[in-house]
Amino acid sequence: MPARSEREIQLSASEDWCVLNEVDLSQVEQHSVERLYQTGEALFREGDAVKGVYYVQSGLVGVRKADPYGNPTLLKLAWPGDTLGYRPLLANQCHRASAEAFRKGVVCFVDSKTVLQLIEATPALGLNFLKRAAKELGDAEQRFHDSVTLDMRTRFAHLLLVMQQQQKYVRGDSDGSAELLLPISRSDIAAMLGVRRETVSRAIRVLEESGVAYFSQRQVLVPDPASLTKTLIR
Amino acid sequence: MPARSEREIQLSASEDWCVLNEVDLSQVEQHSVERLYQTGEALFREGDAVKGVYYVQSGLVGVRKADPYGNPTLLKLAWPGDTLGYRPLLANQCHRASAEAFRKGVVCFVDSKTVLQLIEATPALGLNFLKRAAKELGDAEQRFHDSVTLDMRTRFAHLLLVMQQQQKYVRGDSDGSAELLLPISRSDIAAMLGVRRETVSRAIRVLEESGVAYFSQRQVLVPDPASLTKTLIR
DNA sequence: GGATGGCTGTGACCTAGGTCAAATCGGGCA
DNA sequence: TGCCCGATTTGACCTAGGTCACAGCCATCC
Repeated sequence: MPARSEREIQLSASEDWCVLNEVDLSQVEQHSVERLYQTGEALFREGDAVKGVYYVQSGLVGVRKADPYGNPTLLKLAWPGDTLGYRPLLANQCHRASAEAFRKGVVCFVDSKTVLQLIEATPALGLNFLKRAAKELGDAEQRFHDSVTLDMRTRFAHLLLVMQQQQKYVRGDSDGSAELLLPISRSDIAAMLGVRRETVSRAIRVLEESGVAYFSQRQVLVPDPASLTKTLIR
Repeated sequence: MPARSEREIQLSASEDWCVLNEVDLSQVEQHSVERLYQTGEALFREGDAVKGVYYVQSGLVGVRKADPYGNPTLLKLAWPGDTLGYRPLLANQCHRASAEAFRKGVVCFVDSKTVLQLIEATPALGLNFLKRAAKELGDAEQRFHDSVTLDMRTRFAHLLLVMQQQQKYVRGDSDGSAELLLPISRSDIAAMLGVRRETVSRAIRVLEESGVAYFSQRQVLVPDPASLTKTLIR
């Protein structure tokens, strides 16, 4: 039994790539490059031709879009285990967003040809991407609907809830209160909600005045998480 | 050589289903039901379990979402040749939007089991859906970005441009002007843009006052289509 | 320590678009 | 023809969030 590299082990643990067998995995191993990205470094930019996909091994990557006037939107965050860039590859388009390391981390690059061959050889991999795309499509449509239907305070509460549920930066306390560490800056929160920095600041003040959540730098204390949901409903 | 039904011919001409062979097509034929929908009739509703996919043969279908307070958004229009409902089927979710006939037309229903079997047997079909999902995902992200970045007038001009390019209701004149027939009501345009009916009316007035486009019921005359693009850029 | 520069919070003010209520228009129909 | 009804337009008014300008804050680097 051949030794499996760290990377192979990581890939086989991912939700998308886990369907690959030993042979396929070693093929990925051969045709992929891993690289350490520094905070702020770009993986790819909007408009670039698609050369392959990016598998996030560690760190945190943000996917942004900006209009010609520079207004940025943050479309999503990619955590370790997530794969980026498969969408434009399969849709045969250029990158329609930019990806940038939000903190130092290792990202593994697999070139297009290899990905397409793998999907050919192992349809289940394509099916996994299909399922993921289907799910993300639903989320994207929901986001559009929300951005148009809900006010920003509600969307903010929703975002906090999601970040809490990701359980990636959460600590529950015995008294039912929850503490979370936001992975991103105020500007980036604003970019996710599609509003301005200042509006986020004002929302934070309102949340604190009404006792729903307390912010200190990137730490958030939510005495009663259920009240977040209530903010949602109102 | 067996006679091919009208439906088989239609399916084999569709962008998604064209990869199916004769055998597969006759399997679809056996496991599908076609039905005439009257204007306003629902194909499925948000929250319904997914029973299968819908292939639009004729007419026009609108995909909507509404929040608990009744604010509707129109996510997209499905024209003949489009397939609806594959997203939640593949993501294994309930319907996250409702679909409704905007005008009388025939829709062919294929049950989930058959679709999944077909994808299993003909991975190319799955790949087609994957490509479509990938493309729609990109569009949805663009829409979110636009809804947050661009003002409604710009989005309206954009929508007119898209409807013109769909060439489904367009007539170009020798002098370079274009005439198009909007397939939907003002309320529905508003729902696509994520604004209120009244705001669309006001935008129409502005467009007419600035000579960019003239509206009469659902007919639109655009003397100089290039000026629409300019409206976009401003 | 002090200077520099990126974040963040605040206040004053403004505008796009929402809300509400009242016309107006067009078509179908008795 | 006159009436009714839904779709559309219009006007008056209001509010969420954008804009601009400036002031803390914190970390880093001399």
